[in-house]
Amino acid sequence: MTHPTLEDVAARAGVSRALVSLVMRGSPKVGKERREAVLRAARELGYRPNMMARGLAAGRTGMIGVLLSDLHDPWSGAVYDGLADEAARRGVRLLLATGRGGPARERAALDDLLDLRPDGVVLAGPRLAAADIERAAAGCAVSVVGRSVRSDRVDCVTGDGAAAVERALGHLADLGHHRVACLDLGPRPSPLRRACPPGSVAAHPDELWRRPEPPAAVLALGDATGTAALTALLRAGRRVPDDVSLIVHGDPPGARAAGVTTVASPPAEMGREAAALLLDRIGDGAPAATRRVTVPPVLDERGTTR
Amino acid sequence: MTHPTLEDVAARAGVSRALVSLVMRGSPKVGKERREAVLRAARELGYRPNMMARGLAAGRTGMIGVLLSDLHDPWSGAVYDGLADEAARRGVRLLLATGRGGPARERAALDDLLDLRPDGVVLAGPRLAAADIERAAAGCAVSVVGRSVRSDRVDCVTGDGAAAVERALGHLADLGHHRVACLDLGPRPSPLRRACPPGSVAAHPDELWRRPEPPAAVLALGDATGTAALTALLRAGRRVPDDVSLIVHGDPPGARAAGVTTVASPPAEMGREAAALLLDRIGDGAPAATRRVTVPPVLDERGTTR
DNA sequence: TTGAAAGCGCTAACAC
DNA sequence: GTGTTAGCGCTTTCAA
Repeated sequence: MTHPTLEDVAARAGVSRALVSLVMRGSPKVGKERREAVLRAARELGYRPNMMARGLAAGRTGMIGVLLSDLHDPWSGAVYDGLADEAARRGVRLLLATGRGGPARERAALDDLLDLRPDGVVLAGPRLAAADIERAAAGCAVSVVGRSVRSDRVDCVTGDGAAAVERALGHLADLGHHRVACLDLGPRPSPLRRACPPGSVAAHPDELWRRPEPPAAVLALGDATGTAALTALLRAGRRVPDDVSLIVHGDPPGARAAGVTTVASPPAEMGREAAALLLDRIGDGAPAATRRVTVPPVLDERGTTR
Repeated sequence: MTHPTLEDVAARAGVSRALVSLVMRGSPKVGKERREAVLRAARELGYRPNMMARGLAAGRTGMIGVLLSDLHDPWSGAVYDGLADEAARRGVRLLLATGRGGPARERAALDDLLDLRPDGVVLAGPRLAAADIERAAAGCAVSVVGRSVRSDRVDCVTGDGAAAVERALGHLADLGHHRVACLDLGPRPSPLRRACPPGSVAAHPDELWRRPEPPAAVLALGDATGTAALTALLRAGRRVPDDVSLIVHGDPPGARAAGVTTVASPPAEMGREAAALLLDRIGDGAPAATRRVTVPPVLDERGTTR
């Protein structure tokens, strides 16, 4: 029920603790003989270094914290994928935490995360107050994904919603569709509305049919709106894409499987970028200037546009 | 850029470190005067205890690890919600990790998690080898959700797929539907197939229409199958539920919003239960006998059945 | 009640 | 190359 320690390994291999420590961290200045003896002893004992002890002693933990504002949001999940890729590539571990609701809970989650003293944190789509982000940045490196934070100590990686809308409308125009409606079914108005042509936005599927000229194409602003839009169109007896084309901004679950055309800044890319920025900043002792990266949108043409 | 320590607080409050430690852990045996002085100093300094140091010294971390086999699976997310609720209620922190693919990566994630020395771990839908689970159980308390593990040292919380299928078919029978098809579109055959009436299972939506008597109701086995089934039915021009009723086993994203009738053992409930089992076992010094809990299915009647 | 002292498991100088 | 020595920030006896 208890874990073997460095000392157990040292005893078994007949060497000093420090030597074992060196071997465990892959130091080159250990004789081949002894190195192998140590590794064998460690293996036989099932030894695994205690990260807490290591972190305490080293002053760095080799871990970066990740705060996902909402675990259930596929966007967060995709950001996490990107982060995990980059982290694995660079040999650092991830410490995951989630917001679970309002800013208050998210703040609590962030505090809990910081109590573990990660070398840095990535905030994915945080709903935190700017002051909380700033406070975190005072303690360790911080980079933010999916929200632009005005601060001279945090890196930011953002998408480009306006460009995505433009890209979608351009694509639809290329297909010959000029009567485009933008659907926004969320509880709160999407910020993307501002990028849509004036008068094109509808807040309920029924509005679409009430128009003098029903739209030839629909741009759904967001995942939830996207799925709702598709079923609403089908239920209303419109064939997709024969009667009406559909592009969804975002990447709703099953979009690939259902063959839905989507447009968005790829979240995994954003996550990768955020991890890279953070690790660069942690790596160099030099406190490099903060950077801001914008990830351009990508249009995935699938079966709902023609 | 550096965090204040217990010692800083002690110095500022003019007391010893040990006293501060007692106050931080809410010990009752500290005078009111000094307690307040300590708390004030801590607040002014923005002090937060270092969990690594605390864990090292105390031998317990007050954290339980959670391994989600797949972050993107809504089921995992719901299990996590239940876990988080129960953990918050009992004042323990969660350490989240994810599988990201095959058993190998999941095993690596588990090892990384264990390196942080949590007091226990919950494995949600693990695809790990039984031996890996057993190995983990040798080091700390383990409870498993969504998979039955034969072991005398891990607790298990499972759903009941057969009961769910039975419940769904019963409900459809009550509605007068006896020609029921079970749809299973997954890459691998669902284990639920065995609970379905012989000959009722179809592996492709088109099979449904080729039958001599098209089904009056469809039971979709799983989230992905569920969403696919709904769009397939609508695309085929069937009205739901007028022409055909639909029940989905699971809880696909947007099922509530889209008004889809579902049946499943509620994952949040399973998570809560798993956390409770684990914390009970950690709490008592007494190594209680392992327990197995089965969570009964719940049918959520919404708009796709009639 | 309060304080002093001894670690928890490990790393990082520093000498040998 | 290898062993020795101090801590990292905290909890926990044990005295006072």
